[in-house]
Amino acid sequence: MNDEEDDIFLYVTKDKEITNYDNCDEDLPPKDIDDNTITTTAPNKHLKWSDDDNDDISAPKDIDEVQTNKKKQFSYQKDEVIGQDEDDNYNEPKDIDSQSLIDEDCDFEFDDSDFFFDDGTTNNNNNNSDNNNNNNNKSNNYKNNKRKNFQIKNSISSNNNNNNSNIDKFEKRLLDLKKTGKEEAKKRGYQVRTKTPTKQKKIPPSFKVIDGTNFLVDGFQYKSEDYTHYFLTHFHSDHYVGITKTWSFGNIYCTEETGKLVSKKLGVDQRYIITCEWNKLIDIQGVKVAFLDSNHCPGSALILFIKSIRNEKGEIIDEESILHTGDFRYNPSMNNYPLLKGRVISKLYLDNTYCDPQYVFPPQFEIIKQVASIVRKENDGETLFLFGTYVIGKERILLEVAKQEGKPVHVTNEKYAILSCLDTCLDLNKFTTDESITPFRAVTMSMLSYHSMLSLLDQSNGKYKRVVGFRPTGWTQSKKSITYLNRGPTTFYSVAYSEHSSYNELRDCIDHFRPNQIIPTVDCDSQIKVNNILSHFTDLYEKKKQLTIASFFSTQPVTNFFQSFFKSKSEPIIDDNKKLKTTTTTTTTTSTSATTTATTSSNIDTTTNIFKQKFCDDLIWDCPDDIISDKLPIQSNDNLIQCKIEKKENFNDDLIFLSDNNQNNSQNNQNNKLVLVNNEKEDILDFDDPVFISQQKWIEKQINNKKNNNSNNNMTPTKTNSGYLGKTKINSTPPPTQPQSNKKQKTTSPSSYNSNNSSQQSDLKRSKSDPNVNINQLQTSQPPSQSLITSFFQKCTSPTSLFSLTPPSTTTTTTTKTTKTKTKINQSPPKK
DNA sequence: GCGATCAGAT
DNA sequence: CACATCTGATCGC
Repeated sequence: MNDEEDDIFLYVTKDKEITNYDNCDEDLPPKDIDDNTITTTAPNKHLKWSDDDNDDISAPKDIDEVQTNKKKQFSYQKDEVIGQDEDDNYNEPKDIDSQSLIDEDCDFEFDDSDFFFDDGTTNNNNNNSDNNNNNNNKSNNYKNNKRKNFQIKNSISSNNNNNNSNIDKFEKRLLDLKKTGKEEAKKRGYQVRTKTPTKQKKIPPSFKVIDGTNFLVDGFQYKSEDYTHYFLTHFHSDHYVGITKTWSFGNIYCTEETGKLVSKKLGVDQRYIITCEWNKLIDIQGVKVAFLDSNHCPGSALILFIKSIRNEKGEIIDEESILHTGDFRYNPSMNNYPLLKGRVISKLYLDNTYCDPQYVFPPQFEIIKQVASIVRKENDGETLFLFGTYVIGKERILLEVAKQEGKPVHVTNEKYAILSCLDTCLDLNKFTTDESITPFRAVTMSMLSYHSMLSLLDQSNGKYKRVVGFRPTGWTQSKKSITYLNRGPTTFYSVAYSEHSSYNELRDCIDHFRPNQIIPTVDCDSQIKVNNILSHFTDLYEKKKQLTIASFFSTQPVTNFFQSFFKSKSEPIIDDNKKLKTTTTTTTTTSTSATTTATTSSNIDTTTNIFKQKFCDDLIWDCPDDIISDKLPIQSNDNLIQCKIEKKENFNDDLIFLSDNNQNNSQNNQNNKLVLVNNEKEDILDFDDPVFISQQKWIEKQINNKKNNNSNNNMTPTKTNSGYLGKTKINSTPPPTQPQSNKKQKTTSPSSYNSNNSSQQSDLKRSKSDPNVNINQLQTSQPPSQSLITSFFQKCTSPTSLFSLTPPSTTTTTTTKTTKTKTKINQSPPKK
């Protein structure tokens, strides 16, 4: 990726800028390095780790700066910065002989002007702040530090012969790297630095910053004056890293439980801890914030941020909801959180820990039940039970066992103190610090080794003859939810008890909330990884997109739908001259239903006309010539209007549109529903469903993004445009002056409904409607028509826009439709 | 000497 | 694997 190049480039640049090679010609590496001889003495040499093309990785230098007395050391440390090497053949740089060098107490020194990259925050701040705007941040992902670099510290004495062998090794190493050149060095991710960086501002990865604010979530290592408010989702060490007892960098917002722990365990001054009530919006610098249970561990929270969007005058015109999941295990009950219900989430910062199909595990309660039943079976009075836990987490197993067996679980004093902070969500009576009264013990995970278990057995002085340990984790090796290993008197159970969402739960979550943007927070330090994560959700968006757009815009039923829709909503004023004739169009399919001959009220005609008037400008879709015939809507019982649509031979399934036609309740949103009956299967499209709305917004956004990046799109429908308005199908071709980009693209092809039957569709259309098509393909679709579609949907979903329809002021005859269509096609894309 | 940070282990 | 630590070493004030 570019980032990679940037890093390298900066590195090199920095090297050249800073390094002072004295009189050494920079372009001419020192001879002793440049040739392949191995120098056995360090003194008085410039070591330069150079590259032939001047684009070299920076080099350690000036080894000859002597400082006799210093201890020598050569060490390497993790490099969080360089996000390169997404390619498969990245080699973990184990081959570097750093360990042996350390062991041999070897030491080298380089100039202070050398730079370092070990935390991504040093000399390349520009680069990092750019990254900060990216969804994925290649660097600083504390959960995914893989790459190492080495740093070289202190000076080496030129007179210190004791270190010659070490110097040898080091120089050999340098020569190795030199020989293989920049690419190899890059591959290995090695860089040289002189010393541990002094305190510098660390740039947080973008997923820790709430977009458009100076709020940091779980990003305490990145404290700086750039951030005014700090949020802690839950009390796990990888999330509170950076909080120390001397914290004074701003308010820490968290839940009551978490806050108590921050105070008690980390010793943070109480005045910096702002505990927030559950499920209650508070105002922080104009942003409304709420903490919602995230089902991860006691006190863990999803954090909802609601930003106000203002116009130039500073008036609030809209709001944007951002949800940060922290660590969470999705549960459908979250759908009903009052603060989330019906909310369009623009950005979802997602705990994607188990975002891979291999991670399927049963619901927690299942596992808990199974553990409890094992305990039931094994609890013979002579068996000691150990339950692996973290500082907090996994309590539900303990609680269930305690409840079932009627005995508390032993915890250490320290753990009891922690649990005491959680008394609001735990029953403390289920725990004890007296181990003599219970065979159940909460232990650290490390106690679940064979030897530890044996030694506990020993310590019991014969009270227990066997020991059973449970290790709850989502990373079970097996497809089974519980595996066990028996060894002597010990039995070790690995149970798929997870406090993160399973793959399916993640999908369910996305399917429900349909955020406009998903921002992964785990293992997302490259664009490739992010794309991979997101790819697991694209079909969720695609599915509904196709149901909606394909059904609406490639076929004519939308007209009928609107006829009924309007009829139910309003009594339009119309000019009789503009009435549509209820002419029937050709139908080539066998008419499967006699109901299609039903009567049509003039109302419907007029509303059709209104519809046409109002929307024809926007709704110029490329209706395939060979697809549709229409039937007029029919009045049926139950206040429903049914439109039976028949399709030509390449469409086997029928679509039935139902609209609640309760005129007495025109305000009722129930009207905004569409039922697709497709081969016996029903799909309901609810125009008032926030998911639906969100989806449309999301589509729009993708299109706009694409439009911005990709104004010239060479994708062109192969078909001529045709507009279908009312009862008349019009073929039109764009005038030669218009680029083809104004043509309708066929994202909306109905062939998605019968992909095996689309031989008459162009390849383009077929591919666009392929259920497996991904978001990127969508993005490459033609912006104008897609935008129109979205625009249309927004109108659909906005009752006001429908109700406020004004009668057309100019006469538009059926024939003018053709004109209009053409005109529209000739126009530049509508704004939206 | 202690807090902060880091590497390595589990 | 990688979660959520824990420990020991080093650095810096």
